[in-house]
Amino acid sequence: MNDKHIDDELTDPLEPWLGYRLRRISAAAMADVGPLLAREGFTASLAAVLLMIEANPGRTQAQIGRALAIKRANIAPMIARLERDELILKESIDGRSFGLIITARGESVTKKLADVFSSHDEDLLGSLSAAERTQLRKLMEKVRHAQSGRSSSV
Amino acid sequence: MNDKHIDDELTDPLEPWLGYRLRRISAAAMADVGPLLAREGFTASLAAVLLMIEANPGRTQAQIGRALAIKRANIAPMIARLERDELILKESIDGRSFGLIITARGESVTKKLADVFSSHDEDLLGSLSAAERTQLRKLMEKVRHAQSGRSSSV
DNA sequence: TATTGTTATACTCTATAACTATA
DNA sequence: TATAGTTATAGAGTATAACAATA
Repeated sequence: MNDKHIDDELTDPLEPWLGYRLRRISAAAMADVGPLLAREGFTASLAAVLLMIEANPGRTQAQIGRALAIKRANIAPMIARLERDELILKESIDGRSFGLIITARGESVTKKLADVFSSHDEDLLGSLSAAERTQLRKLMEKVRHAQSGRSSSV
Repeated sequence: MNDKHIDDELTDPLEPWLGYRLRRISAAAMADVGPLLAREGFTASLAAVLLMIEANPGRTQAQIGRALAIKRANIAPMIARLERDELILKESIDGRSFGLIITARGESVTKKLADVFSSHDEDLLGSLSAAERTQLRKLMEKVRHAQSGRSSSV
């Protein structure tokens, strides 16, 4: 159940496909950051939601969800959880929607989460020079914008 | 239930973190390629397993799994499914393990799956010049190798 | 003792459908 | 009619634990 055997060196037919490499690198990155966030009682998605609320006070959960490509049906329980823990509160906008505001407690949690993301990103990019980081960021922005033309959730 | 409303333009506090951008781009890419693979009766993971077997005949499922960062417990039902559909077959290595071999039918499916990955990759990278693609590939290799030092699953 | 294959199980993330209430 | 919020549910993907059989 440990799978830390040393062997193999298989040929990788998926290597030419950047989409798959993206998936693998992203999955490994999330596997790394997951336990760090879990120590704060968060998952990556929930952390993203809280950070997004903190940066955009007064928005509705539907707006936050759209910005993060999280469906209304899926963000609802996250918002409930954040409100239950008194990290955010709801201000009535009209009869059917609420503006989401971060609380003081939410602010302090936000700082911890941001630290986790920052230090993990430093690990992830540790082998890259400043110029390379800029390059990578620029290339990923290009890919992202190409995606947003066609894809449902970017 | 459609969430195609046009609005917002929120500020994105997650933008500086490459790890998170990676996650979003990867998720959108998989959302794009998923339906194409589904038409062939595959998911991205299952397709990766079959392609890996095709490229590395005679390896055990544990070896294939390690190469793809898929746990033994999770690859077992995939192998069973591929064998049931006669896309692969098992050759006994010793009393406890099998070498996996692709069948003729598996070969023809492999070609279709490779086409799906290739054409999707072309979409994903459509906005990038040849030089930019090379750059991106090189940068991602660097990140990947930095990961494999620390991460559990790369 | 360690590894292989397997089953059971749980959690996260994502997706659709259906519902109420409000714009 | 369209949108907001909610609940129920299902399918992937990934994780651990435990087991029998074999190295």
